[in-house]
Amino acid sequence: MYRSNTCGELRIENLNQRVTLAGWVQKVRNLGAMTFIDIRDRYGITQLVVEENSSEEIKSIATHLGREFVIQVTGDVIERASKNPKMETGDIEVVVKELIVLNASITPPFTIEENSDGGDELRMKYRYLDLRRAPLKKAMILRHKMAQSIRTFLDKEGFLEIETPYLIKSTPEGARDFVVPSRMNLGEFYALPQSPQTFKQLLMVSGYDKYFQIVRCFRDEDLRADRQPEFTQIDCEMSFVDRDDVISTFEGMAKFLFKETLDVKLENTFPRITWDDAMARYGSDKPDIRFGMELNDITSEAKSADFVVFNSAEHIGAIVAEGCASYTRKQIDELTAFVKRPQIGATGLVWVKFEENGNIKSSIDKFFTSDQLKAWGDKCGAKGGDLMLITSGTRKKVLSALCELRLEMGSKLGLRDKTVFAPLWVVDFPLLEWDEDSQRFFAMHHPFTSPKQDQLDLFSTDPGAVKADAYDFVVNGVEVGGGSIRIHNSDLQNKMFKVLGFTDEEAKKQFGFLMDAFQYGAPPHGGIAFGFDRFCSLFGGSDSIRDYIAFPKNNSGRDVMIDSPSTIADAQLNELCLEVTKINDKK
RNA sequence: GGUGUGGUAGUUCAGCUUGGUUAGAAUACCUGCCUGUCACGCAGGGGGUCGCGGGUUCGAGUCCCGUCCAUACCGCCA
Repeated sequence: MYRSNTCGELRIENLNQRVTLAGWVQKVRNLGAMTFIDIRDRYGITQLVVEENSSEEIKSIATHLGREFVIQVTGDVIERASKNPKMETGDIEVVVKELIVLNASITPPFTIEENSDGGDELRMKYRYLDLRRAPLKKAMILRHKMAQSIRTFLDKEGFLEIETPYLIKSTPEGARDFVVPSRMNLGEFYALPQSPQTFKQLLMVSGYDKYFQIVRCFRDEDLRADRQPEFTQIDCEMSFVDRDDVISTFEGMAKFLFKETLDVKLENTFPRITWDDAMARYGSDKPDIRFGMELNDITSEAKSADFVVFNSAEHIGAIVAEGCASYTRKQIDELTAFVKRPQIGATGLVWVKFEENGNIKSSIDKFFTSDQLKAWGDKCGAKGGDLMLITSGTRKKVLSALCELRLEMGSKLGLRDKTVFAPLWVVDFPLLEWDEDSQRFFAMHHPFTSPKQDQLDLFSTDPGAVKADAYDFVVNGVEVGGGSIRIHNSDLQNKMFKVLGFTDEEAKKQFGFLMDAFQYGAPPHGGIAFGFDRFCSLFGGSDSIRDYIAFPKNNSGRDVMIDSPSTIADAQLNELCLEVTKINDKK
């Protein structure tokens, strides 16, 4: 028996028990005659004490322990002379009677404590050491609990977890595929799934009317703090459902998750807003509605006067920051610089201060009267003490700049509390997006998304104007999930492929299996997929999903711990009849 | 593909604006002392290819050019 107890469980109730613990040495504090040792495992930290009357052997071992040595210790639980209220086990300590070094450790490259002294890069290289730290441990436990809750809920709702293949077929639509050469079919390649989309639809054809899977997906695109090349989806699909059925089922799941893992009760029905409204009111299809400060359109009001910047603009928008009329020149200059960053690309920022005493000051005093400015302020709901920020340009630019500015102001004003959760559904997305470069439509969601039922006629005449029966689940400005009602009619699906510019041959080659299946009685169906990693980071209060993945990749898609990707042996290449060329050209 | 930021002891950083003695601090590590520590304390010690390459200069960690790596964002991510 290596241990009788874990390092996190002993309390005052265990007084006088003889226990055996095993774990890692976190810290040794040698005070001369006596030595304290902090021993750590997954469950916590317990203090060991080697007293003056201990054997010379134990004293010698104790004073020669290094950080991260694995030890086994047997001793008696006693009440501490000086307790430590900061530790869960701080009322007791274990008097060492036997001490064995199970394995030594070389000195780790960074401290393995609550707050490590190591940088991100180094901790990523030694991820197995970083994972010993409490914050990472907490993240792994949260992720586990969430996965358990999801399975509990969906099982209770009658969903079946069914696995789908990882070695599938490449398709040119959507993200770049990761590709795997086939030895038995030389010159041919599998692709790793970007999502199990077509398989879950086939499962609906097969009659498994409630399916889910917590499944790894792969996309060969550039990474971000919230984007990894391999990531995990909660992938779900249901038959004989309309949009509201899907939304209410998964609203239930979200509420269950919040309650079970965070003990957050969300009583009310989540708000639903249309994509059009989300864009107009927040400038974003994933609005953070923890706070107001909505966008206003003052184009018609502000365009009139003799101010060339405004009267030549397509769109003029404004937000009102409550109580910010006292902002200094310097603070406003910072905001201006913020929206003028190349990533946002606004040409400038106009400000109007509505002071408490009724005075109105503005950067455009010369061009507009106080009455005019007051009228804009009234339209936007500005009161005394508020600051109005205005920008102009194309509608798209104005909305995205004000969206970023709104979020920035929200953060500055402390309106984005990580412990407050504001979920909502964004519905009625456009079905298609026009791409200027290739002069064709792309599916905004994916090519299997159904147009809204009442717009099927419009789909034939003006496809660009059609809204999709698609929905996103958004929490605190993070797109956590998205889905749609699918096309289940092969005629409509063929029409869709045509609108997307597929020839019959291309459609058949890429999705023939799905089209074939649809001829054998495909039920009406729809579903949703959640980004599990994002869900976890949202719950954990972090902006980076890397903290919630045990072994993540870095910004360049590398695993710096195992040093992948890597070249492969010539023998492997030969077996696959592959030759690596053009690499120097590319580099 | 683009923009910003960073790369100096094991680690986290200062030094760079204004080039000039032996490149510092904290922490970690090693040695000694210490009976109530828990960020233990005290004394001492070892530890540097200043990312890499080139240039300017009498002289480069510091200035210039290139490059690599890391990171955040934009493009991209149906």
